[in-house]
Amino acid sequence: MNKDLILVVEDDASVRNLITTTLKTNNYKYVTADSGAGAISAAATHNPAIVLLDLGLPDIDGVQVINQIRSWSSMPIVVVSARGDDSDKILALDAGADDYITKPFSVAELLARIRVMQRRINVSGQEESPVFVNGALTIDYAAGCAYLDGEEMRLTPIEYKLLCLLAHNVGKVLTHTYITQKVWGSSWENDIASLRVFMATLRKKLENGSKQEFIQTHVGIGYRMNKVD
Amino acid sequence: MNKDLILVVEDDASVRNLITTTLKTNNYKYVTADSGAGAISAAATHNPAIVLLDLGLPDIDGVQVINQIRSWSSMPIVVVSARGDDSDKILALDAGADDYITKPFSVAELLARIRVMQRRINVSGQEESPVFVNGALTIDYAAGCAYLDGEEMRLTPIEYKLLCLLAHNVGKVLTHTYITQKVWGSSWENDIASLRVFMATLRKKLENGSKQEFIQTHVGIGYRMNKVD
DNA sequence: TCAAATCTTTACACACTTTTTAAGCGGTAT
DNA sequence: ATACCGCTTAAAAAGTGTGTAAAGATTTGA
Repeated sequence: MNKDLILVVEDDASVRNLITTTLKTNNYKYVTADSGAGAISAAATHNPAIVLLDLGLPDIDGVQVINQIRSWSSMPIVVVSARGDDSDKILALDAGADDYITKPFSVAELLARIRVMQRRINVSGQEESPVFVNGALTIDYAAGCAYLDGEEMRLTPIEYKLLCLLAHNVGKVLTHTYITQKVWGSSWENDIASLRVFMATLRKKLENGSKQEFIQTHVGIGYRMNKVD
Repeated sequence: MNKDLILVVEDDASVRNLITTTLKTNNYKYVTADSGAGAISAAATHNPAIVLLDLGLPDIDGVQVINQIRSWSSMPIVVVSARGDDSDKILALDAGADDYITKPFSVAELLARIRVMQRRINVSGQEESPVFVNGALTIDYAAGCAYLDGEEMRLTPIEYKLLCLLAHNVGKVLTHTYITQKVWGSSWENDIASLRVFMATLRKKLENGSKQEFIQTHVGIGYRMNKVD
């Protein structure tokens, strides 16, 4: 799903312009469609976060567009229509639209209602905290800390960054310069001395008596975290 | 959560009657409240599926009611208000309302918008609790106060906000800027100094002799509330 | 209007983190 | 052997972020 992308479906060029310029000035990305068929294919290919849908399209009726999209997606659909009758609203809402604004509409209100939809996306789309496990080592990225045999490790910021970097690339050898670039941002030759020191302390903190070899040196190249157990 | 229960908040008896009879004839269960305070406690005790909220209440402003409820629940809130200004709508929607209908409204449309909310509930459907418990600490979001070992804590508004923010993210590290953004709205570098001071006072108020470490510092990153006991 | 409470700012000491430096170790090639 | 090179490790030095107290500013409530 394209988190910031909004699909604008509107056949009237002037209204479409109003909406798109509004979106642009508020830092939204958007794609447009000016027909029902175009709307459906755009929704499928671009997978937008939100659809702004005019009901009065030249080819298909807007309600059918809603039905089509709802057959495979629950993406938020906000109807923006000139039809203000109750029956139109109810038809669209019951077809699966999430909101209904009648023209002429306030730009500020449209933006507010878009924010409502965005909020909804963020709430529902929460994934559980990603956790990395390798032998006795566990990293809880959301909690921002690492555990060794269940005990929380006391790591300094750089140590933690380093550990995460290695963990993200288990089994791969990371060159000195790659590591320093990722951890320090800019890489200048001399940070390699520091890197060595940090590796030493990390190793010390990781050696849990269980003598698991988490970090392996590759002479002249860099370091690697082994997949253990 | 009471799947079919709707909380109707409205101080005008005639409007309230209109809504409740409409709900009754459409086989919804409902409870009513005629004040902001009543609305908040009813929301907490009955845990309704949907809230229909009038903004013009005798005691508290409706937007504050939204804020209160949102401090612990994401239950759908549909504002039903006589205030039709853009600014009112935007304020309410940004505070956390999910929809906004202006009086006089069409009964059929109200029902349709309720159905939209119901559809949403079936999709997401995760339970929330109006009280948070972590070791000796208890927060009653509906009442807006915190207890330590059963004793009510004397917290200033910002301290309370901070504590709620941490509680909502137990076990997760929150960055300085995230916290300042959530608590102060706009985040500018210098608020971090204030943040430190508040953290200090919060910690002092939380240290119950029982030396539970609720708040943990993550150097260079931010803070985290630990799950204790 | 004043007093009390709350919030912000400032300054400083201190603990912790990071970098630097240097000594020791173990390979490898000359 | 010996000289070299890169790696580890320890310890000192430099640098930073954090906690705390106290004073100043702002808001709240009588």
